[in-house]
Amino acid sequence: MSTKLFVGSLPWSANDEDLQNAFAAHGNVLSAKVVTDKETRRSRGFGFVEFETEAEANAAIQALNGAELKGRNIIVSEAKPKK
DNA sequence: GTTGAGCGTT
Repeated sequence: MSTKLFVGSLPWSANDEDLQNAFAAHGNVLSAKVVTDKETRRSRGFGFVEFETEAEANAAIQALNGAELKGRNIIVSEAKPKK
């Protein structure tokens, strides 16, 4: 279990605040970030969201996995540790 | 002015 969520299939127009705005409705978002390309500064189409608790994270997964964001159906699942 | 499975720049 983890409080970090992996969010995929994001629209190219999605930003950090778009993620936080969408996930904040289902839990306390500690941090939301869309991974952007370092060279082009454009979104890679996926991001990460961290919740206050695992319960909220799991609730957000079930609530937003497959949900529509900016016209795109997003994928939400538990993220793997960065380190 | 593009792309579409995956697991993060600083």
